[in-house]
Parts: sequence; structure tokens; C-alpha cells
Amino acid sequence: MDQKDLKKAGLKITQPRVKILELLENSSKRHFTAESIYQLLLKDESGIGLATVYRVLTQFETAGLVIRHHFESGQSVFELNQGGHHDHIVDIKTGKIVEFHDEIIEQRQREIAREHGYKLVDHSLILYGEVIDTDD
Amino acid sequence: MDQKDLKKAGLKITQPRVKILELLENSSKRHFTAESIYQLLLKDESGIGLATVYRVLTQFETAGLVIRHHFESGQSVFELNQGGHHDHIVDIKTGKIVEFHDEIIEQRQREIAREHGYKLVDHSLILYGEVIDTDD
DNA sequence: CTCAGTGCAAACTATTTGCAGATTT
DNA sequence: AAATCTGCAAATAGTTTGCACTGAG
Repeated sequence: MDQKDLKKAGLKITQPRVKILELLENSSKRHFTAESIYQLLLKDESGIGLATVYRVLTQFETAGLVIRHHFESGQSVFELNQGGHHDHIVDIKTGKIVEFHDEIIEQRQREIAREHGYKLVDHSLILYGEVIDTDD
Repeated sequence: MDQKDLKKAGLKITQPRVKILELLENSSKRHFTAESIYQLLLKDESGIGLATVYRVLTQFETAGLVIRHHFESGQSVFELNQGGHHDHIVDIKTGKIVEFHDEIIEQRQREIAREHGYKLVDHSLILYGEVIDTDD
């Protein structure tokens, strides 16, 4: 079901695009920087350049296959778009990212936008947290 | 009440710091990029360099005088910290920024963090909206 | 007078782009 | 073969830093 998505987006099925898509789908992690993807590809000796990683990710973003986040880090973070919208909790100590979805907040955001005369088009919500007690 | 804050932060009272603080306090706008502050200073022929603007803003941020936001724009946006926490609505057409505060959302964020085993330390919420009809 | 602060240019980080050669269809 | 795509190096945007000089206390 990879290549379908690429074709649908009007993108040729090339080695870099397939490799990157596979990586996004089959990795245990869900969040990547362009650099981290580049590093993973290096191990595979695919010979794919960093510029290509950026180009492919941007194309994927445009095609709606991938979502780009702007966390405080300075680097963009990319994540496969699997439909269900969610927001993120970032562990300020470890950088670990947890996903969540909350209808109360979603609903309230729409109301607030409305109250100010706006239609909510998009939003970005990131919670920064610290683990509460973990003596494992 | 300018210089007090500077002293409290252990910063010498220099022309660039005073000028920038004044600008943040007395402008009709509340949100600035480093570049926009630099441009305003240019008009005053203060001879203050862009590097200094960045240095001063970073010092102000450390001192808690200023808050730095990371909107999608790629540029950091700075705002005078006047105590009351708030979040932002960004008009996707004009870039205009509206502030709001909502206790329901604030409360819910804490609960969600808790539910996931985190203590909420900070958060970033930005709504992107489109004006609903304005035939003025 | 001393040390923090500043301007300028150079350095850096993340990302984008031009171009000639390689790939997909 | 035609058009798209890629790798590399160079370009760009935003921000930071080294250093010799300036200015606040």
C-alpha cells in the first residue's frame, strides 16, 4: 500500500521515496527529524543525500502523507499521517514524545476561535511535561 | 519601571537594552521578530546591531522579561512578559495575532498530562484561523 | 579603572536550490 | 526518448559567537 500513495500523489516510484516511506511505516518510532532519517538511510548504504530527504519529506507533506511539526528544538519533526488527529506531550528530560487526543480541548478550541470571529483552520498544541515519580 | 527590571536581572543599564525595552513597552504591537525590532531601531539611528538585538532579547528571555514563541514562520517571535499567561490565535491570511486565555483548556491540559504520568511544566497552544465574514 | 557590553564580520544550523547526470515510465 | 528525480555543492535564512573596542559603574 506504499506505492499506491506515491502514485496518487503524482510522484514517481523511486528508490529514495520508497525507502523513506518504508522507514516511516516500519520503524518502532513515529517521530523523525530529517537528519535522523538521513542517518538511518546511511546505515543501509542507500546513498541517499540529505537534500533528497528534505525534498521527499516536503513532497510527502504536500501530498498529505506526512505531517511536519515545529517543536521548540529548532528542527522540524516529521510523522506519518495515519488519519487520526492528535497532539503531543514532550518529555522535557528525555525528549520522548507521547501522543494524545482530547475532544474537550478540540471542541473548546473551535469555540474560542468562533468567539473571536475566526473559523479554526488548524492548531498546534504541545504539552511539555516531566515524569511524575518513576523509581523503576 | 524599566531600569529596575534590568538591574534586577543583573544587567547593566545600557542604551541598547533600554531602547529595546522601551520599544517593547510603548509600541502599539505586542509581538516582534528580532528583525522587526532591528528595523525599528534603524529608524532611530541608534546604531544598534542585529546581533545585539538577539543578545538582548535572549538575556531578557532568561530574565523572564520577555517570552519567545516559535510560530510556524521559522522566525522567533518575542513578546513582553506582563504576567498573565495566554495563548494565541494566528490569522492565516494576515498574520495578525490575537491573544486569549481559557481556563477550561488550561485545566484539561493538566489533567491530560497527569493521566499520562506527567506533571505539566509548560505548553504551547496556537490556533490558526480564518476570519468568518467581514464586510466592513 | 575594570569588567560587562557592543558592533562587526565570520561561523553555525537547518533547510533549500541550481545544475548535470541518473532513473522511471 | 521525455520528463522527473537525485546527488552534490553552493546558497539562503535565522541566529550565535569571537574579538577588539566602547562605555557603565
